[in-house]
Amino acid sequence: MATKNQASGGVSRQVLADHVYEALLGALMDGRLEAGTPVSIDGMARELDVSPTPVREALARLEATGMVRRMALRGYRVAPLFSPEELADLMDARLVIEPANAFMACKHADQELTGRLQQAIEDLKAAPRGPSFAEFRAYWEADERFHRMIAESANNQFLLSAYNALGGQVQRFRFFGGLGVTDADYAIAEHTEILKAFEAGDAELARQKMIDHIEGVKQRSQHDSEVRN
Amino acid sequence: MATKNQASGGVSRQVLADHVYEALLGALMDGRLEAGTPVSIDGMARELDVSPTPVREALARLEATGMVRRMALRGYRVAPLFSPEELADLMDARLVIEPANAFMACKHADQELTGRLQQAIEDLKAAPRGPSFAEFRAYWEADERFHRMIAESANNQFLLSAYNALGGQVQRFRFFGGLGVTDADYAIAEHTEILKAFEAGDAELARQKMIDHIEGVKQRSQHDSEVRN
DNA sequence: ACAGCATAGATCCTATAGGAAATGCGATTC
DNA sequence: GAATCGCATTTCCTATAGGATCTATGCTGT
Repeated sequence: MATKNQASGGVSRQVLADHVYEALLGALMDGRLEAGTPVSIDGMARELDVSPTPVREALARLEATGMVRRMALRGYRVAPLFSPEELADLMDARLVIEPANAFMACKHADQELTGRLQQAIEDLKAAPRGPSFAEFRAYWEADERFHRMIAESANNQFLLSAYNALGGQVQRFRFFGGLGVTDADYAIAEHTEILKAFEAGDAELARQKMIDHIEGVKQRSQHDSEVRN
Repeated sequence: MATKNQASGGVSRQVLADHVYEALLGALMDGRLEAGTPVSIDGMARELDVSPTPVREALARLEATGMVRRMALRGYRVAPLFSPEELADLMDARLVIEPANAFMACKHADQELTGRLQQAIEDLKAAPRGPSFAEFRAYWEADERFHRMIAESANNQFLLSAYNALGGQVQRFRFFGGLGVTDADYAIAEHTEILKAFEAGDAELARQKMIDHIEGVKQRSQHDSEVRN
């Protein structure tokens, strides 16, 4: 408590539960917490040197993202890995939501958006492709940023909520797949196609290119799943 | 605490936070908590005669549904009413997700599902249409059940998550609209059309009829919004 | 009269303590 | 040898207390 929370640049400051949330999210992201691992409230509190109360609150929020699961009186644990079938289901769900996002985002795309999409693609190209989580993170961040920007630019808070409901799962699949970057070249090419549609202002084309992209991801992920087994 | 939690029929028992969650949800549903109302943690704890800790956890879960909003160090408040534009956005989002649900659910619909959909329509017909929340609730419950059954029958947990991300909002719009049942006849007819498509096993038709239904809801809700102002 | 400030109350946030339940381990019995 | 029972430890869950922050009211000064 002695540590003052200065530099609260914005109007909304942060409380401990927020920091715990970020810490847990980070641990889930870069693989320190593996699928199936129990997440003890008291244990995590000791580890982060806080009391159990903010940990409890952070976990309640995380549960909504699907990253952890809760059983009453038995605690939380990291959500299990996806089966190939579930992976296909996830991609099917993305095929429902993200092409619609692309269509609507393209309708009112400006130069700033296309510029930032371009930047995300450049970052994707520049990102290291090593198998370690730390390296992986930069790649994933650029990929996620590309899709999220489109979701946000659709200008529909409800579609964004739906995307968020999936977003966390997409991340988990990527990281816990443990495969590293296997489809960078394809992804870069497909992202570029989507960007071109945005620059042309062709919303219907943008929708189609997003479909193509996710179909591609789906097929490649299925292939990767087979390799893994 | 003296009250034993017997009758734990299932494997997962309930804890206090679950009860608080249900109580808050009920209060939000039937209008006891109006839009914009602050929800004090300590106050709610006193009212429900529990400690603030489970209230805090229940509110953290509720925040994910969009029913309440949180500002750090300033507490929770019931999410504000929708503007007509937001209402249109919500319907657009439903137009993205629910037709896809209908399509996929129809693909493996059995007699049990159609029977239960039929029952939901019957309940819709039988429900009172008074303006009071208590009366309204039965109507809403049957309507929500119809859509939820379809979402669940799509057999895709991720699409179901996406639907859930919207579901809470749909409820809020209905109840906080404060308009009572204004479109029962239309809704019953449109639901019946969807059911027919299910019985015929025509997935593409089911998708289209769901589109028609939500388009109808969208138009009627826009009209209602104008009436309200 | 109105703006600015100080104080009081309420509220949020975190830590701590203790009871209740679940898990793990060893001893006992068939 | 395998299954079951009992006990100890761990963990979850809830309550309580106190510090930090926010909001509102009243006061002062211009």
